[in-house]
Amino acid sequence: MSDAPLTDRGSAPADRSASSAAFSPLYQQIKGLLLQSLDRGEWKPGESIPSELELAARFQVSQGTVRKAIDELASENLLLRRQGKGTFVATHHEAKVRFRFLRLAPDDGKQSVSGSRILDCRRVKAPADISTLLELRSGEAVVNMRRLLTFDQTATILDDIWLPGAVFRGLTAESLGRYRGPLYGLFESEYGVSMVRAEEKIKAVSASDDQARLLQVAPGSALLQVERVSYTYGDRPMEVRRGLYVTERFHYRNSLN
Amino acid sequence: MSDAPLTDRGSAPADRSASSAAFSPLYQQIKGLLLQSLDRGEWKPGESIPSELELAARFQVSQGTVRKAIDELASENLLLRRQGKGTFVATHHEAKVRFRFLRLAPDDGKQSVSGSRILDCRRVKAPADISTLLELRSGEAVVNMRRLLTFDQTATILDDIWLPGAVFRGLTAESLGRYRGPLYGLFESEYGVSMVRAEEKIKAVSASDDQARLLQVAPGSALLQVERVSYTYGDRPMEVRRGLYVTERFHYRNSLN
DNA sequence: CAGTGGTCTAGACCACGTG
DNA sequence: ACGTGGTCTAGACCACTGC
Repeated sequence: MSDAPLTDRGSAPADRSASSAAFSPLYQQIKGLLLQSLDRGEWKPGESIPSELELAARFQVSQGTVRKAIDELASENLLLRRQGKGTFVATHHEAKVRFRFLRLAPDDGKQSVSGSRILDCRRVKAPADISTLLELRSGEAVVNMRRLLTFDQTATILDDIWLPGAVFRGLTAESLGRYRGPLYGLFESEYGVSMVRAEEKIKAVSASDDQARLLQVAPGSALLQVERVSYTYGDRPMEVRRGLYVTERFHYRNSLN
Repeated sequence: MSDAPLTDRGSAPADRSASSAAFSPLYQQIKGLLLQSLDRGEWKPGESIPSELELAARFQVSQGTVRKAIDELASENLLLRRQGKGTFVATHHEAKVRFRFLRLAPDDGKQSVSGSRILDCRRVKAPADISTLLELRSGEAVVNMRRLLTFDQTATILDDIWLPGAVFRGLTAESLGRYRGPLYGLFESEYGVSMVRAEEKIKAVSASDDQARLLQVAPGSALLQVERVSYTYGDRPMEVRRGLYVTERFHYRNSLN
C-alpha cells in the first residue's frame, strides 16, 4: 500500500469529504470503474474478474468497499458470485440464464423442445420509430430479422427484431441459420454486445391474416404483443424486438415485489 | 446492555460454528425474527421500527449484522429506509407505491384520473381452482368481488377478486363502496393483511359478450388477461385476482433484469 | 445538537472449491 | 493447504432530519 499511481482512481483517499454538491460514495465510484472495465471488454462474459483483494489493491480501497460495489453489480445480474471460485461476468450462454429474458412458460409446467426458423434478415434504413428507440439518426442502417419460434413443434412466437447496423455488421440469414443457441449468446460472442437489461410493453392484439398463417391460428385470434427494448452497459439501447406470442397453452409469467 | 434474557435469540453468540447441516448465517436468523415481528403486527405499516442500534442490543449482535438483515428486507420492499429518520414498514397507503402492483400504464404517458365501481361482492364456497391457489380446504368460504376500474372515464380493467373468507370478515359491497383508495390499503388497515409479493400469469384472450359489454368494447376484442396470486408475510396466499385489461391505449409494462 | 441511517476501514474467522 | 467469496465485529466518521 505505498504510493502506487492511482491509475484507476480520480482522487486520493484524503479528499473524500467533498460535502454537498453531488456527493458520490466511494463504492459507487468503484462500481462505475468496474462497469467501464466490463463495457471495455477487459473481462469477457463467462470469465472471472480479479479477486476482491486484488481489486481493493488496484483501487486503493478496502475489500469491504469493493465488496459493496460488486454486491450491487451482482444484484443487477451483471456479475455472478460463486463462493470459493470467484466472481464471474454474466453470460447468456447458459441453460439457467436462457429464461432470464424469455418469460413465456408452459401452462402445464412441462419443459418443451424449442426450435427457431429464420424467416428473413435484411439491412434497411431505420423507420422513424425504430431509430428513435435505438437512439440512431433517422435513416441510419439497421438489421431487421424475423423469426418463428416453436415449442414441441407448435409455432408460438413470431419475432420482429431490429438491431443497429453499425454494430451488427455481417449478420445475415445465413450466419443466423448456422448458429444454434440463444440469440443473445450470439450477440455476445460474435459482436461483443452484452444485453444487460430490457424494458417490455405488453398488449393484447388480434392476429392479422399474415400473422395468423405463420402462427397457425385463426385470423383475429387474440395474441400477446410484446415490445422489448434491450440495453447493454451504460443503458445504450441495442435491440428493439416486437414479439407476438400465442398464449393458448403458454403464459407470460411475472413477479411483483 | 446487561445480561438481558435472550428472548429473541435461540442461541448464545458462542455456538455459531455449527458447521455443515443447515448452516444459516446470523443475519438470516435476524431477518427471520424481524419477519416474525412484522407478521405479528409488532410494527404496523407506515410506522418506524426500532433503530439499528436498539435492534442490535435486543438481538445481541453487532449493528452490521442487523443492517444486513434490514438491507435484504428493504430490497424486498418490506421495509423502507429513510436516512436521518429511521426504517419504516412498507405500506400501500402512498401515492408512490400505488403503482408497485398496478403495471398498466398509458401509452402516451399522461397521468389519468381513476375511478372504481363495485359490481358485486358475495360470500361463497370456494371453487376448486380458487381453494387450491389460496391453500384452503375445498368448499371453505371465500369473498368474491368484481369491480370495474376506469381511467379518464374509460372502462379499462374488469377485476374478479377472491379472498379467504375467514380473514376478510365483514367485507361487503357496502363497506367497499364507502372506501376511497387502493384496495391493498384497505386490506392493511381493516384486516391486518399486508400484501408483500405477487405472481402474475398473463395471456391474451377474446372478450366474451358480457365482458365486452362491461368494458365497452366489441365482442371478441383482444384483452389482456392477468391472473394474480398475492402473498403476505411467510408466502401465505391471500388473494386471487383475475383481471381483464383493455390495452387499446394502455400497456402492461415490465422490466427484465 | 442529538439521533438516525450510510460509508469506510481493518481484522478475524468460516464455508466452499480446487489442488 | 490455499485462495476465493461469505460472515461478523468494532469503531470512526459522514450525511440527513428534526428539535
